[in-house]
Amino acid sequence: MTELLNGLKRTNMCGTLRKNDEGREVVVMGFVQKTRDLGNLVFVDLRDRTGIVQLAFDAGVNSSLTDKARSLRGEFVVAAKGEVRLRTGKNINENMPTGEVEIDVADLRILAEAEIPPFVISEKASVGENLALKYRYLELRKAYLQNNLIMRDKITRAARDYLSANGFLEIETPFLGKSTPEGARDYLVPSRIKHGAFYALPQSPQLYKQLLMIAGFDRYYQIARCFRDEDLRANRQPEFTQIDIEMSFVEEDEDVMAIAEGMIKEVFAKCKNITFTKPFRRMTWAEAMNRFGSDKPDTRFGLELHDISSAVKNTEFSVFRQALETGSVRAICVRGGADKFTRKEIDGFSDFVKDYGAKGLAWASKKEDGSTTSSFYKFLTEKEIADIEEILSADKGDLILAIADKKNKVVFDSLGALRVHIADKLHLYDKNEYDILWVTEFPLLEWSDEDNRFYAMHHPFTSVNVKDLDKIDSKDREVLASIRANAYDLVINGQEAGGGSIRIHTPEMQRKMFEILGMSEETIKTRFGFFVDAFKYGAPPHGGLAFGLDRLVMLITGDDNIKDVIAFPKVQNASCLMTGAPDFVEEIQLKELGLDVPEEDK
RNA sequence: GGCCGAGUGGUUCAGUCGGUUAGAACGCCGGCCUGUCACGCCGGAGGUCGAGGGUUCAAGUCCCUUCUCGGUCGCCA
Repeated sequence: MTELLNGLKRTNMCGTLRKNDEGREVVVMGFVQKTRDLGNLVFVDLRDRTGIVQLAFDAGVNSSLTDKARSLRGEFVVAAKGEVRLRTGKNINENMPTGEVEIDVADLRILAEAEIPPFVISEKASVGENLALKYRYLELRKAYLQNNLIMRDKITRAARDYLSANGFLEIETPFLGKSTPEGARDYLVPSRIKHGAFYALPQSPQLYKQLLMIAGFDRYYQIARCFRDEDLRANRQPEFTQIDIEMSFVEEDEDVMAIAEGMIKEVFAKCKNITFTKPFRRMTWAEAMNRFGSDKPDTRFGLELHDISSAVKNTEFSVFRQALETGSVRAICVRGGADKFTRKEIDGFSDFVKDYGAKGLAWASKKEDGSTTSSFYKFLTEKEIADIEEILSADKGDLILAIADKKNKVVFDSLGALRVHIADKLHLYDKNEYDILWVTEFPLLEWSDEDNRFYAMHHPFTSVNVKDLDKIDSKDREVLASIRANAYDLVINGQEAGGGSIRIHTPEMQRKMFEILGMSEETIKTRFGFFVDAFKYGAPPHGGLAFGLDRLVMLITGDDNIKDVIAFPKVQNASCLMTGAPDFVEEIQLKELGLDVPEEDK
């Protein structure tokens, strides 16, 4: 039987009571975590989002109240009024923050009863992800998720405070927008008024924020929900949140990076109590690729890539020779790695890199005893081997892993991923350490063999680095591919935390960019006409960036799954196990939208 | 779309070479207990082994198909 609050007000949160609250009359409310019935004594652990406090009942003092406490089951919602009492001696529980006190309950009200939950709601009991997501509201009762969402709130507030203090205005932009099918697949929303037409949910507020600059809003930010209809990953959801920033009257990367860097430092200071005194390091994209095989290098450990092409440039070994025609041979040297991995594990690395398009993995294991086993030394001359080992500074005990491919992209992708994989296995870095750097001078364009055209590497509104302005009129594919952009990413522990650019702000340059991307006059007009037009009426030089809020929260909480930092996440097939979304709709809804009713429903 | 992994009481898992009535812990139900706090003790209920098909005297176990979920590659301007 449930009771009403009838004016009873909560005075304290469960997890906050301490011994200096002794003697206070308090009212706490929450969920029953556990009851311990000792006969005449009954203890109840009461939980709210701040933690757990023990309620105490004594049949010798009040037997009917103790009987009521005995009737409580897990997850009942109750209010308890009583006096905070000190625990003494062995009754103190040193494992919990409230362990020095308990509440001597005088009044207990059952506000809601609860069925037995489908799984035990406790940090100590594990539950499969399916079930936890189906009953997400129960899983969310657990402290780890509550703490993550509390941290998320703290992070967004720190960001808001910082940006607000620096003159940024938070402005909302539409969810229902126009599809611009460059980049990720759009989520589409059919129009009821204009049958056959669709809104697109924004992949990012990019166009709107630039238009806000043209409108004169100077400094804008938004905690913006973004939608991308692409497959999920452990760190990727179809809807996610960006801290989206744009500012006017800036021409240099520095201006935007300074604000962004300040914000990140503030977030880490307020939320993690970590102070970064030095400016974040800078590394060009080219350097990142060459040294780490990645545009988001994890620089907490070495295992750097080395180009060993020069050592084998005249080799008889056909695998290397063919690769060198258009690509390269690169290697990493795992110090002391020769005896850390079995032959089977090395074969495993070979399979690992195949996922990234590599044909195979060449390896050489230089044992401590001076002997060497290798998959490819037998094809090389002594001079070639010596040159390779010199480039790598390889010594006894080291393991050399090399990739050769006609496409440098394959070499970088596979070797870059392999170095991270090996660092994980060998625990080469401290998980509690944060290594932050800017990667700058990204290429402007990326050639697609498949579509036989250039795509914008960042997005088509990114400006050209002054150093390469003269190349923009070139017709040569190689020259165009070498153009650097005013684009930058902030990389934290090998994860892209955010990225942005200085934008194009003249209509001429924007038009030029669209042309390079192979868009016809007609395409430009229908897709981006409104945008190009806007630039005719005076666009301040501007730039900005966006941080992935979910990833930022993950980095700060230390979680490696994005679902742990989002209240109601979706699963791999982009569905919601709790609500069943996406789901079929009523025929009448489809008809109103002018959409065909599926055959099986007719 | 490709590859890898998982699916067994409510939950988390074990289940050997194919062979007795499919086990354990937690949870749940009943009883006892005045200082527990992952309370303890006694007793009890609870299973279409994801689904379908096949091989076999016999299948949780082997084979095929399929569904669901996770991870990953592709994809993510």
